Amino acid sequence: MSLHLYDTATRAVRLFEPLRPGVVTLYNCGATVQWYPHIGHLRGAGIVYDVLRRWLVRSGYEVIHVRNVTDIDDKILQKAAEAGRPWWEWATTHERAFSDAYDALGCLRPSIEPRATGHIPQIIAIIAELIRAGKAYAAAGDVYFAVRSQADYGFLSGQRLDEMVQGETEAAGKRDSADFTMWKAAKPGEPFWDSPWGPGRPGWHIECSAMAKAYLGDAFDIHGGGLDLIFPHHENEAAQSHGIGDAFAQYWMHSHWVTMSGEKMSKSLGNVLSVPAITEHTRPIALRYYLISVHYRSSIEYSPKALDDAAKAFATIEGFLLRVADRIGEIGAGELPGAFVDAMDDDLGVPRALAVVHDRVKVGNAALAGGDHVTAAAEAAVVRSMLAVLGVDPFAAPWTIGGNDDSLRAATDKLIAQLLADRAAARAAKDFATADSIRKALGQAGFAIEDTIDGPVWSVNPAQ
RNA sequence: GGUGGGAUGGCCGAGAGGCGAGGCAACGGCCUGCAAAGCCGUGUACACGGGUUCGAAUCCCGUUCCCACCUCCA
Repeated sequence: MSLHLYDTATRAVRLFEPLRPGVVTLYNCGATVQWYPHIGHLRGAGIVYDVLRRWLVRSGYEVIHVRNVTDIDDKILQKAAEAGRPWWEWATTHERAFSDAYDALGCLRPSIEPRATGHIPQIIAIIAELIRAGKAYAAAGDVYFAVRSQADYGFLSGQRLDEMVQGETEAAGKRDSADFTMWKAAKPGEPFWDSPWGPGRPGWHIECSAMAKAYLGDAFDIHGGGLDLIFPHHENEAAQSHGIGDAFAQYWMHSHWVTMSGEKMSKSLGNVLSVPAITEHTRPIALRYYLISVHYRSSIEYSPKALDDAAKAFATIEGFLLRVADRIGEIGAGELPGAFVDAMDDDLGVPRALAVVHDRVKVGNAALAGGDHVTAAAEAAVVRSMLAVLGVDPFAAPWTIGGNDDSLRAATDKLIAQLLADRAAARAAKDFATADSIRKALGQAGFAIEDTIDGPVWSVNPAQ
């Protein structure tokens, strides 16, 4: 089987075929940088598409990955004003917080991270073209998209215009309550750009139409985002781009929520958890493992217990790899098992893929326990390659293992080797009290001692 | 009202007509001087009520409850 992806537009799992052989163009909606990110953002805008990208690359594609930054909108202006800070400073601060969090969770940086404010000319050009085509109109400095002029409106969300709950506020000059703003006239004191319709700023949906077109062209392969973006954001984006005759996205992917107490994590509900809040007690790599351990189209109900269970599960995998690295040597790259490939190809079946990882760890551990270094090393290589696809290879950036610099490590090695020699002598003399006291002392200092078929080995007690 | 998605063993979570995914926890065993780690074994779960079928957690009908979107939202 080759890659199949669930496509929101057709509500079916479809065989993935890129427009250009060998190249995948991927656009996923990034953040509106009005506040700090929570782990829901990191799953829905970051990790899900990072895993997709890694899998595409591993499958042999070149991937051009665009993730935008919405750096101007009502809330940014409002919050910056409340804080007494310039809007651009406010946006930059939070954009950086997002970047730091994506990095911390091992998300590869997108090929391009365009900002909305850097694409005003492209935005104006699309709006002008839509007006010429009779699909948009200006009124009092605003420009609206005329939703009923677009025949396929609703193809993505399934919403029918006549069935929708109508908005309460009616702006002057708006012809249909479902019409949406592409250009907003500047209010006094607000930042603005000049346009044929007067000074103003872009609406949210048009930004993505413009940026996707600018970097990926009139047609591209995959457009992603969180579930809540299906309507209105993606529906409107598509309406604009289709409105100027662009084919736009061929596959629409949407990731589900992180929930708490059954409810969507969101700032407005106040039930948010930031990355730093979690990494105080759980390593970032374990958090990433937790966030990928549920299929991207299912919600994750966050709980400290579930996170902890995931961290333990990951520690089992990692422990195997560390033992092999310690006792056998550097772990190479292995071939991906067929079951792993099939799981990933089936709409990114990460949970099933992880089951394959655990199976292989088990085989490797058994080999290691029996002193079969050849098998253990081979299994470790396979495991490591699978983890790399998922972005949780503990030996790869940005994760750090051990964390000691070389000179400290060498000194520690020497010291512990001496203590272990003393312990071995005590054990040989059946002086177990002394042997145990050495092990206990090392344990209190943070070093775990284990007697294996290859002799005693030490490791730093795994810190959470 | 419209549009979608859910309810799986003690817990987390896959699967989607027959062969008990995987993880965490628990219990038993092996290994060990004792440990640790690891390995082996132990659980007949699929919201409820009907139906189809040789066979249903998986399909059909009905019921209950939950969540999301239709307004900013990953």
